[in-house]
Amino acid sequence: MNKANTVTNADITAVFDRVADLLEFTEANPFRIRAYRSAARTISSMIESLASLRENSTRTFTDIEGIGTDLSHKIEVLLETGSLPLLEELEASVPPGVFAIMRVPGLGPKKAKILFEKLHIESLESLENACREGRVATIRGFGEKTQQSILDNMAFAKSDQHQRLLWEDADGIMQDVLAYMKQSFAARTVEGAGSWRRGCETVGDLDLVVESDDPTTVMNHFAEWNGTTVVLLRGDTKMSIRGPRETQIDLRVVTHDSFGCALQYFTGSKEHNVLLRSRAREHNLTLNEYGVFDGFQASETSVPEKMSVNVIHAEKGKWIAGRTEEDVYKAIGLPWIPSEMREGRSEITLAEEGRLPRLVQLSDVRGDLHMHTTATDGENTLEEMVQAAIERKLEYIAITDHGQRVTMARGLNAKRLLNQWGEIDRLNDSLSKHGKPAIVVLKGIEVDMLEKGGLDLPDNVLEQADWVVASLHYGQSQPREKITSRILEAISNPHVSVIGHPTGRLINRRQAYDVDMLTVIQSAAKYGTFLEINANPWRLDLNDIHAAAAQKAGVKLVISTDAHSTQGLRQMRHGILQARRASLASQDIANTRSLSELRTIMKKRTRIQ
DNA sequence: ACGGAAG
DNA sequence: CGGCCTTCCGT
Ligand SMILES: Nc1nc2c(ncn2[C@H]2C[C@H](O)[C@@H](COP(=O)(O)OP(=O)(O)OP(=O)(O)O)O2)c(=O)[nH]1
Ligand SMILES: [Mg+2]
Ligand SMILES: [Mg+2]
Repeated sequence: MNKANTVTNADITAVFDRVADLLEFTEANPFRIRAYRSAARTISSMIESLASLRENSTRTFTDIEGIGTDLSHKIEVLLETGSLPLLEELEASVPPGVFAIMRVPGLGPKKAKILFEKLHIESLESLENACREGRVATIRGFGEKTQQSILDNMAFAKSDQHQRLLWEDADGIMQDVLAYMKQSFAARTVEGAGSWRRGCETVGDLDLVVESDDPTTVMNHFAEWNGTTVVLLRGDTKMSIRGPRETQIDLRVVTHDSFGCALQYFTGSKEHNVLLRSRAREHNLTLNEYGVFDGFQASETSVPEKMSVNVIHAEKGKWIAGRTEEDVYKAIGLPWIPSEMREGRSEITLAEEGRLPRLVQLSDVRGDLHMHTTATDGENTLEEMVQAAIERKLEYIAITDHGQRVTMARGLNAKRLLNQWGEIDRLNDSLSKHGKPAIVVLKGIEVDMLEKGGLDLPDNVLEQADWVVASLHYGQSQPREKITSRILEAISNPHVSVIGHPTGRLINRRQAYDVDMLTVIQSAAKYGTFLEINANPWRLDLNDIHAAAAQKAGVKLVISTDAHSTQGLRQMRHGILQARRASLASQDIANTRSLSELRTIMKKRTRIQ
């Protein structure tokens, strides 16, 4: 990020988020911090780059929600110079080690600052020493217990177990803990919530809600789970443990009448909750995890013991709703909002206007259009993949092994590819020998968009394909213009059906390559090229933001597993979650069509047989 | 009772 | 010019 024209939205987002982190430490008023956080959030959800917006535009940065003259000016500076004086000053004044210190559970910005000012602690090591020597306990606001808890949490703070889990891994743990909690006789209903329920790409911790009249028994049961390593905290209504893979699991126990509200609350997101609660307030209602109440409640009813719904119900008659999520949203004048959409972006407005889409679901999927076999880097043969697809009740699949550029996978040259297509022809023939075939197998290929432009197989081969996925595996660190033009070239190729995993990112492992997604989407719309939502839990691109933008531009999405084994076909559900987070309906997805319908919406010059 | 951290 | 409402812990 040193040249002006290389400053991306992601860079600006990172700078603003970093400024917010630093401000948190240096005192700073919460509103200012919030302003930076919210600006970062907004910018990260825009697909048009601020750089190009500045060039073209009648619009200015101040038109962007949450950005006023000050932040607008800072964006200008960032775009011009690639750096921000404020950031440099803050970095200079905040010791780098404090962020490690704030990762110790129980230590936030205030306490970290005190430790720094009173004991000059700016690293985990010096913090550990100070605790050992008993110096921490002498500070006002700290004591023996705090000191001991810091020591207890030292190993965790030092470890690198802070990474968020892939949704798939979180789901494994979630299924275990849900099944276990359901065994408790005191638990009437058990549901997973939080980012897991919203289908986020990654999950920081697991959250669950239990309906019960007997929280003590439920919490004892939770403590006795064999996945529980430590009980982190435990009160009357909530409890947290550390579970498998050092993952924190938060449990909230509520009564029957509060269950809907509690599930809504614990599902979040935080931003969605804040908007929903503000909206309740505008209607002269109060929303919390116990119910929807008439009037403003918070201040007067903060006697904790009285927070049971029964009491409020009886003595005030103010309780309006809370048993189911649907009741809760209805009480606030809204239809129920699917959990995947609850990110505090535009879902509340959509709901208000009755414009919520009917989201795509797994059972809508009729075909899978990206997968590999043993011909390249797959683990199963063509026949095995087809058999597995039949068992999954798919109506059609495309076999899309790698083209020859991917030497590591023994990518196919024209000869081997035509050979495979011959096999597919024979397979289709034998499948349709006794009438309507159980499945149709499309002759496909995953071609590579080469470093120098062009594809790794010639048009006279591709024109014989039923389905062509074009992906970019090499030269991923080229500059934005290069990458973008390679992709644009493929989009305009009449034989290319879809762009595979269009950003190349691997979650928690590898950044997306730098690409002008707005232009890619506009071009895909123009040429009728589809864009993929890759269902591999490491990829999941296009992501929710990009996929939503593509849909708005009129691009059809294809959700594909990119399976490298028969088991890989099961990953479709992850792609569906991502599509739902993008607010997509079945009609936005090409592979929810029957094969004949799919043919009618494909771009003209790709022949499909 | 309060501040801080957290959900 | 300032977004919501709550629980738990330690002092
Ligand atoms: N009203 C309100 N609800 C909150 C707040 N913070 C968290 N929540 C709710 C919404 C969250 O989705 C839910 C669970 O909190 P988590 O910290 O576990 O966040 P979440 O699961 O969304 O993301 P994660 O992947 O765990 O980081 O609690 C808050 O400040 N106000
Ligand atoms: Mg969570
Ligand atoms: Mg949580």
